[in-house]
Amino acid sequence: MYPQFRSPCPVASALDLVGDKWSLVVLRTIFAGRHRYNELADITEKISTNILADRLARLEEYGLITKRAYQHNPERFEYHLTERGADFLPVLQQLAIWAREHIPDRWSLPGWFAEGTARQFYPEPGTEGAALNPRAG
Amino acid sequence: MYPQFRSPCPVASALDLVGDKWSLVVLRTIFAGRHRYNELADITEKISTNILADRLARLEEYGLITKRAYQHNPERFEYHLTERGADFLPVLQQLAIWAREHIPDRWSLPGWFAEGTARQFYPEPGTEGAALNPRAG
DNA sequence: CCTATCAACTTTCATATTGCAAGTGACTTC
DNA sequence: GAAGTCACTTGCAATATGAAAGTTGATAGG
Repeated sequence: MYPQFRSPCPVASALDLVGDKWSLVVLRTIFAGRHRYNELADITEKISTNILADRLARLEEYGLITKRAYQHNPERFEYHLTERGADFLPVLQQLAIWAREHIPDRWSLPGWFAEGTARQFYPEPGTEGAALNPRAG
Repeated sequence: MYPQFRSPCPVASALDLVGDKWSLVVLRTIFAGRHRYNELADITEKISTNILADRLARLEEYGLITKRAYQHNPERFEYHLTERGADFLPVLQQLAIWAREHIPDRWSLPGWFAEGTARQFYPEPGTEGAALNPRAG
């Protein structure tokens, strides 16, 4: 499930999972309510599809997201955050706060992101968590 | 000073600066009180020296650290956090909290890291901020 | 039927980044 | 003056990333 870690340092280990150019951008996009492959591919940052497919597979392997079919014939999939993935929200929030403070002309942070909590993005197993989607209203 | 950004998204932009395998590990090491090249090279994660030199140059270019001589003949340098770099502490703290919760057998977080504030790691210009070094006691 | 389209990838190949090892130059110590 | 230390730099192989085109399974239209 996990790769070989460089060391037992928590910071280095987290980066062994998501410390590349695209993983956290993909995660951000899922937080933003985009769950299907084409929605994840069609972002302003222009990720190429081989990279997207690879990152989705890795994030799933590391337990940050789940892949589940939402229809059959043909099978189509949606990618959702696990609890483990939703718990990444504070990391993204702090990254965004840093960037807003120190890089000029960045987008402002939407309320659902700035004030959101991890729990809001992780539908409890067996419930209709999607009804509580904080990006909907 | 800054590279070309993929988009104005704060998360993506922050990753354009430090979204690689080593930048945040180098920053972590400086937070831990190691300021000289050989101290930064001699870490458990085994960074190679060309990568270290390149990351130090980039972190300096992006204004996260400063390089200053602490002696002449031969000239030797120390790398210190700027305010901008010290402000990365919450990002590292959240990354570490995530890793401690979700990856087994990681190092526990030292108090100076877990309870530290950015201000403690950025010596005010013209003062002896090093006297307040939170890792000293 | 035949062509077209869409979704979700996969493949190919060129370019960029990373990693290892060895080398360099200024100075210090034996 | 030979050897060692420090702070890099260079060369080159291995790995990762990026752009574009191809593939597969299905529905839709003429």
